[in-house]
Amino acid sequence: MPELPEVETVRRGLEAVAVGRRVDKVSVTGARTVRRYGAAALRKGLTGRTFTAALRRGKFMALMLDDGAALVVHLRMTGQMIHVTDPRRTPKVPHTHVVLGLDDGSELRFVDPRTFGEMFVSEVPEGADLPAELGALGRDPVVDGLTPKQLGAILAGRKAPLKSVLLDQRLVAGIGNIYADEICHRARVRPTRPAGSLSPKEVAAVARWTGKVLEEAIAMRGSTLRDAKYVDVEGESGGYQARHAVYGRAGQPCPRCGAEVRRTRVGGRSSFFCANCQV
DNA sequence: CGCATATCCTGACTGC
DNA sequence: TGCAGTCAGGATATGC
Repeated sequence: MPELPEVETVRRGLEAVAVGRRVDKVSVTGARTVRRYGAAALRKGLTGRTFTAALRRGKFMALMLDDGAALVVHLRMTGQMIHVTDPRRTPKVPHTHVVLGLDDGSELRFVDPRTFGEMFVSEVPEGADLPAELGALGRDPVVDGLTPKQLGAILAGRKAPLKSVLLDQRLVAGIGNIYADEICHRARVRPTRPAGSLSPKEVAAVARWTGKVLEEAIAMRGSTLRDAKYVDVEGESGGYQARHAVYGRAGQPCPRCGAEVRRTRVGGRSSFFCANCQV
């Protein structure tokens, strides 16, 4: 599922193929994808505009436009942004909801079977760097950094499980179910621990591993699970799934200590941890 | 207020 | 083999 490393990989791909390109044609066939402001607003906001930059905050991408607005894209569970260099010879796959025709003859196709993803155009307020819809997001550990002190302030006094706090996009932006489990494992802390109960050392470990795990996953172009729902703009899978220590590995040995990885539920989400080396 | 749970949706998988 | 049932989860609305 696209989390920060996968979205960052897509962002880099879009930076390479879309920045400097003008949108000549906007075709919307999936109303749910543009549910926030509608198809007409998307067409109006994009047609004739040129992409000037590709930004990311958390799991949101913002493709900046030359009139001061931005195309905001969220892939949610199953969204894909596919760059097609030869549209006439590339059939549209099922669940293609939005197609942007670019001035070099290529297309950006938004594909999303479960239609949780969305796209919309929004103004960037004076003095801000991103549209207002992204304003409630917390720190992005890669863009903004996340020091032990900052994480400590976020966790302090909270009784909710550590993992639930890591997943709350208003507190920390970009971590999803997979990386939350991997970060907790590297930091040797159970995802079920009340967030406020971590020692300063544990907080520091979580902060440090948050950065390291996300950077490592970006370097490997993200994680593609068996359902292959995450691919980059070229349609290529990521490689970080080979490094997963606990996620999806219930019953298999912990790579660090050999004990059996267990599965539980935290905040309604499937969660994996090693009961031997995570305290 | 803080935390938990239901909801949206399709496809892959499970088990009878 | 086939098919009904379960599960997957990001963000948001709603409930306790």
